[in-house]
Amino acid sequence: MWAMTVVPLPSSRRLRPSPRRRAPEIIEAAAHVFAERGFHGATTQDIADVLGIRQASLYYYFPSKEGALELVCLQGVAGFFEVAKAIASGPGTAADKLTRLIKSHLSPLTDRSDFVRVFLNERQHLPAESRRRIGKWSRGLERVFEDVIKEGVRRGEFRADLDTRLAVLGILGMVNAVANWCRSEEVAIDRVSAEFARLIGDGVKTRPRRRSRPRRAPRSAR
Amino acid sequence: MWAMTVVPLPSSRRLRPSPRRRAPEIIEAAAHVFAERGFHGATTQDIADVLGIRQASLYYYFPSKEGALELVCLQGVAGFFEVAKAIASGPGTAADKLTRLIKSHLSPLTDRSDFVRVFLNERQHLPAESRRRIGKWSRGLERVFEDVIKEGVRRGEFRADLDTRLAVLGILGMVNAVANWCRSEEVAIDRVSAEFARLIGDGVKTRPRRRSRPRRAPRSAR
Amino acid sequence: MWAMTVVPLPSSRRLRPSPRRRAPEIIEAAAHVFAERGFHGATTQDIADVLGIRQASLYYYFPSKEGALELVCLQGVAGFFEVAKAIASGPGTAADKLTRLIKSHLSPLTDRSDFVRVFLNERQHLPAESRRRIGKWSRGLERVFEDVIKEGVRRGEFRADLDTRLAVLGILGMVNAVANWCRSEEVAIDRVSAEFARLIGDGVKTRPRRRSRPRRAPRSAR
Amino acid sequence: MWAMTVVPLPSSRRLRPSPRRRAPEIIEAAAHVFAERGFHGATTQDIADVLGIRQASLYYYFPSKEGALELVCLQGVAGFFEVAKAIASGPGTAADKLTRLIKSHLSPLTDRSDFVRVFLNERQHLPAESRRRIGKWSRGLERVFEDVIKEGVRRGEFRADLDTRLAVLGILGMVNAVANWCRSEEVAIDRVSAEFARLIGDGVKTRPRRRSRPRRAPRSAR
DNA sequence: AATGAATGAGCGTTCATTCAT
DNA sequence: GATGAATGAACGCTCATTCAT
Repeated sequence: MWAMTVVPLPSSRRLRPSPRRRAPEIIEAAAHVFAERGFHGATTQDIADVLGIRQASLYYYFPSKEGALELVCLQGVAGFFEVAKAIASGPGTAADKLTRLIKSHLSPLTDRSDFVRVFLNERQHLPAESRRRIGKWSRGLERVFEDVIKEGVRRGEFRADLDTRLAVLGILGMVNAVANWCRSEEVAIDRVSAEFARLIGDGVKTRPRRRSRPRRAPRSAR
Repeated sequence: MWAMTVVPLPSSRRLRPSPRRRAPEIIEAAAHVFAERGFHGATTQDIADVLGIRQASLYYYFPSKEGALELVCLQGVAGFFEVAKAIASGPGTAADKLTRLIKSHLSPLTDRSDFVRVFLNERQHLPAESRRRIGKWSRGLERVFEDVIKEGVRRGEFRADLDTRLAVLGILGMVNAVANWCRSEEVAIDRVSAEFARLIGDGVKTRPRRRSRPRRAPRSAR
Repeated sequence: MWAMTVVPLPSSRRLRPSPRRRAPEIIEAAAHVFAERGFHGATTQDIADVLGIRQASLYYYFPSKEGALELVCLQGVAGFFEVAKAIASGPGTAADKLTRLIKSHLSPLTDRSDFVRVFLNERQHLPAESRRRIGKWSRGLERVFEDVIKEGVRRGEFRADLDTRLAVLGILGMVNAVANWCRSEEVAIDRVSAEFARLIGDGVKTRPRRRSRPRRAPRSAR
Repeated sequence: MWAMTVVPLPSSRRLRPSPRRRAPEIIEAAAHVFAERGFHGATTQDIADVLGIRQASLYYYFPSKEGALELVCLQGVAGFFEVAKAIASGPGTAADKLTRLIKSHLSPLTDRSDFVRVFLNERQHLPAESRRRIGKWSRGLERVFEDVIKEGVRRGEFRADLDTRLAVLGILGMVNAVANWCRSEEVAIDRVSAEFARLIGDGVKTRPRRRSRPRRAPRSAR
C-alpha cells in the first residue's frame, strides 16, 4: 500500500563494452544474409549459420536484429555523401562532375554490394528514429546530384528544359539498380560505370542541333 | 491500360465455383500491404485490418499468404510483355519504339503501382516454382527492350558502341525505380514518361558530331 | 533516396474484439500461477499447463504476460476501495468502522486470495504506467483507513498519542500478511477477521485508566 | 545489532582459500538487487552493474545465482532467532518481553533491510533443500513469539481468549511489513518500534473492564 | 461468407553459466 | 582476481493456418 517504485539501481559505473574483435566479420555476415533474403525474410539463425556459431552468440555482437540492420545500413551509406560532396565542389565541368559522381557512386559495389543493397532495399524496416537518422544521408546525396545538374543547366552544358528533379531520380534509379544485379551479371563495375556515365551524359547534355535525327528516316514499318 | 481481370481460374474441380465477389478487393488490399511493408514484413492481420474483416476470413479468398503474393505478382506483370511485344513488332523507328516502350511501361503505375511494386520488389519471395513461372515474363520483357535497342544500333539510329545489355538494364532500372516513388513524389506519370523517354532517347542515340561539347568549355568550376 | 516512410496503413475499421468466453478461466489460472511462483518465477507455459491448453493459445486471451499481470492485479484491488469508502462514510463509531474495515478487507481472501496476493506481491513488476494507475487504488485505501483512525482520535475513541500513519501501515501490514498464509494455515478467514479486529481495536483504543497493568506483577520471568 | 560477518566457510578442501576480500561487498550488492527487483526479476548483470565489474567476475564470489540468494538469506535471518531466544528466556513480564522482542526484531532494518527483505520475500525461491534449512529459523522464531504470548495468557497478562497462533502471525505480519517501506517512508525505526510495541501490547493485554467504550457514544457518524 | 477458437512451428531475445586466459 | 567470448536452455511472443460452426 506504501509507495512502490522501481529504483533504477545506482548503476555505479557502466563499464564500456570490450572491443569485440570479430564484430566486422559478424556484421558482414548479417549484411550478406539481409541482402540475400531481405530483412524480414532472414532469420538470425541464417546469420549464425554463415558464421558457424550459435544463434545466441550473435547477441554478443549486436543488441538486436534491428540493431544489426542499422549497423549494416550505416556501412552501406558511409562515404557516399562525403565523396559526392567533394566531387561537386571540386573542379571541372558539370558533365565531368556528373560522370565522376556516377563512377564514385558505383565503385563501392565492387566490394561492398551487400551493404549497399541492404541500405537501398531494407532501410525502410529500420525503427523510426534510426531510419530518419540514416535518411538524411540519402537526401543529402540527392541534393548533391541535383546541384550539379542545375549547375550544368545554368552553364548551358545541359538542356534548359531538363526537369532536374526527375533527372536526379532517374539517374539514381539507374545506378542503384546495379546493386541488384552486379552479383548475378558477369559485368565489371567499371565497365558499367563507363557505359552509364556516357548514357546519362548524352541524355542530359545540350544537343548541338535539334534536327539530329538520322537523315533518311526509315520509311518502313506499318 | 490493357484489360485485366482477376479470373479465379475456372477450376473444373468444383461445379460452379462460388462467385467470391469481393476477391478483387481482397487482393488489392494484399497488394497494398505487401507493397507498403514487404511480403515478409506484412502480416495477414494487416491485410484483414485494411479490409475490416477478420484474419481467418482471408482464407476464403486465397489459399495461403504465398498464394496471395502470386496473385498480386501476376497482376503486377500482366500485360507488360504483350504490350511491349506489340510495340516492338509494330511500325516506327527504333527511337520511336523505345519511347513508346518506356511510356507504356510506366503508364500502369498510375492505377496499379501497388501491384507493380510488389512484382518488382517481392517476387523473389515466391516459392521456387511460381517464381520461375513469373520470371519468364520479366526476362521476356528484357528481351523485347534489347531487341529494339539492337535494332536501333543496326540501323545506325543508336550509337554503335552501345553495350545493349547494359543499356537495357540501365533503362529498366530507371523506369522501375519510378514505382518506388510515384506515391510520395507529386509528379504525374506522363510527365515522367516524357522526360525519361527524352533522357534515354538522347543518351542512346548517335551523336551527330563528336565535338558536341559546349564550345567554350567553362574555365572556372570553382 | 526519395523520402521513405512507413505509412500506418489506413486501418479502415478496427473490429472490436470478440467476447472470448473462457477469459475469466484463463486469467484465474494466471492469478494462481503468479501467486504461487511470483511473476518472474512463473512461465506462461505454467499457466497453459494448468489450463490444459497450448502456451501460444494464451495469447488469444491476453496481449502479453505483463498484460495478464495487470488484469490479475485489477481484479485483486477491485472493490476494496469502494467498499472501504462506503464503510468510512457510513454510520457508527470509529471503532466500529475500523472493525468493519478490517473484516471487509479480509473477506475477499476466502475466494480471491490468488488475485489479492498477486496484487500485493507482484504489482511492483507492472510496467510503469499501469503500476501508477493501479497504485492509486492502494493509496486511496490507505487514506480511508487513516481518515477513520484520525476520526477516532479526534473523538477520543482512540489514543491521542497514536501515530496515525504508522497505525495504518501496521494494520495493513497485519491484514495483508494473511494473504500469504491463508492457504497453508487451516484457519477460517472470519475467525481471523474477528481476532484481528479485536487485537487492533484494543491496541488503538483509549485505555480507560493508565494503571491498567495487571495488579500483581509476576515476579518470575523465564 | 549482533555481530555478523560473512565468513567464507573455511573449506577444508582447498588449502588456504584465497581471501576473497570483496566478498562482503559483492553479496551486499546482490542483496540490494534482489531486494529491489526480486530474485527472478534480477539479473546477475544488474549485480555486476552495481559493483562496476563484469558479470562473469561474480562467479569468483559465488557459485551460482541461487547460491548468492542463499548467502543473502542466511544473513537476513542470522541472529534473529538467537536474540529472540535470549529475550524470551530472560527476565521480565510477558508484556516486557513482547515489547523487547518487537524492538529487537525491527532493529536490524536500520542497516540490513536489504538482507531482511530478501529473506522475507524471496526465500521461497531457494532450492528445496536450503529453503528447508532456512525455514527452520523462521519457524523457530515464530515459536519463541508464541511461547511468550502463551506465557502472557497463562499469567493473566494477556487476554484469555486470545488465539495465540493468530496473534503471532498478526504481529509478525505487522513488523515484517516494515521491511518493505522502511526505505520509502521517512520514519525512524525506533519510532516504529515504540509505536508498534504499544499497539500490540495494548491489543494483547487483558482489558481492566469490558465497558471501556467512550462514555457518550458519538451520535453523529456523518 | 465469415468467424471464434485454437494451434504448431519458429523466431528474437535473455540469461546463467563456463572456460581459457 | 577478473574478463572476453561463447553457449545451452528456455522464454515470451508472433503468425500463418485450420476447422467447426
